[in-house]
Amino acid sequence: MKSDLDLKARQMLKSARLYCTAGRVGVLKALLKADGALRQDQIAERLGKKRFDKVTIYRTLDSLVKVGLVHKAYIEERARYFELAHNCSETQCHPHFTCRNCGRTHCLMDMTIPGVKKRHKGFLIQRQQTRLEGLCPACA
Amino acid sequence: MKSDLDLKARQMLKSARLYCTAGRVGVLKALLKADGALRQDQIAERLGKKRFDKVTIYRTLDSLVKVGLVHKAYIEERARYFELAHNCSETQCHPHFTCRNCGRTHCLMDMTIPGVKKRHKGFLIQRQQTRLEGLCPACA
DNA sequence: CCTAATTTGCAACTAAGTTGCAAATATTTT
DNA sequence: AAAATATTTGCAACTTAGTTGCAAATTAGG
Ligand SMILES: [Mn+2]
Ligand SMILES: [Mn+2]
Ligand SMILES: [Zn+2]
Ligand SMILES: [Zn+2]
Repeated sequence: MKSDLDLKARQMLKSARLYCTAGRVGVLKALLKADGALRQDQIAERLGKKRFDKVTIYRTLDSLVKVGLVHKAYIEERARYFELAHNCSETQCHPHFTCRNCGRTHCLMDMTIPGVKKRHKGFLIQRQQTRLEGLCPACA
Repeated sequence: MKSDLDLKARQMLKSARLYCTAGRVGVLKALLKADGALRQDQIAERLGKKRFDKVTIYRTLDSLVKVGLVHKAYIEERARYFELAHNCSETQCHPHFTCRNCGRTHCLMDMTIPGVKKRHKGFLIQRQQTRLEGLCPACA
């Protein structure tokens, strides 16, 4: 079963020079299919049959983050969210919008965020992430 | 001991129509004195003599957030950070910069972030928060 | 295949944050 | 000022996200 997605995931791992293991392929595929950021438990759930220890999933996410394939999303929840970096530019991620009424979070892929300058009083800025809050279309 | 700070804190609580209790005054004073965002344990520590239960501090923070005196800061850590809202505009908070090398986080109070539009495809945007990542002056 | 490097699962642990409830305290009313 | 009411507090028990160390399993590469 070498699906298209499967090959893509393996490809991504290979070019990031990461060991190509079942767990990593699975996690990556889950993130590729997802339409937003996921928590470790959501990823585990989507791996279905092929169960992996949560420690493995966390470590897998760490390695994916380290090579830049995945980003942590800054969503206010107790748990951490991860998503693919492929919808973000090198220095800027798409914003996440959280509704004050229903609590749902949306990825605003198509919103353009004005970038800040790369340098500010000695700070070298390498990534900019934006969190938005307000009312979603359903609640506004 | 009605310090200046003390009066200010009481004043803030009163105008937010919150019960003016020792805990709230203390937490508020801690945040007023702080130069950045604090976690509950850091606040507890700064309350020193007057010990409060952590549950109380969390609930106090919740009430302060609800009335808008305090904001949650979006800093990647296992714990939640809180800071006064008084350095933020109604719709935008100052950015937090986290160094990829030393891990320290700085409040960039003087950095101007271009604001996004108030509406985007049905989303009503009421607050914008920015997280920056890169190298701090010491590590650059 | 064989070897070395890396990843994985397990089990035990740490610690942040939550909940319910009775006692304490703050505000309002009489 | 005292009583009545509304709100906050502490405690203790709990939930659950995330971490750590280590031995066993898996991968890459010759
Ligand atoms: Mn997203
Ligand atoms: Mn700040
Ligand atoms: Zn909503
Ligand atoms: Zn630094």
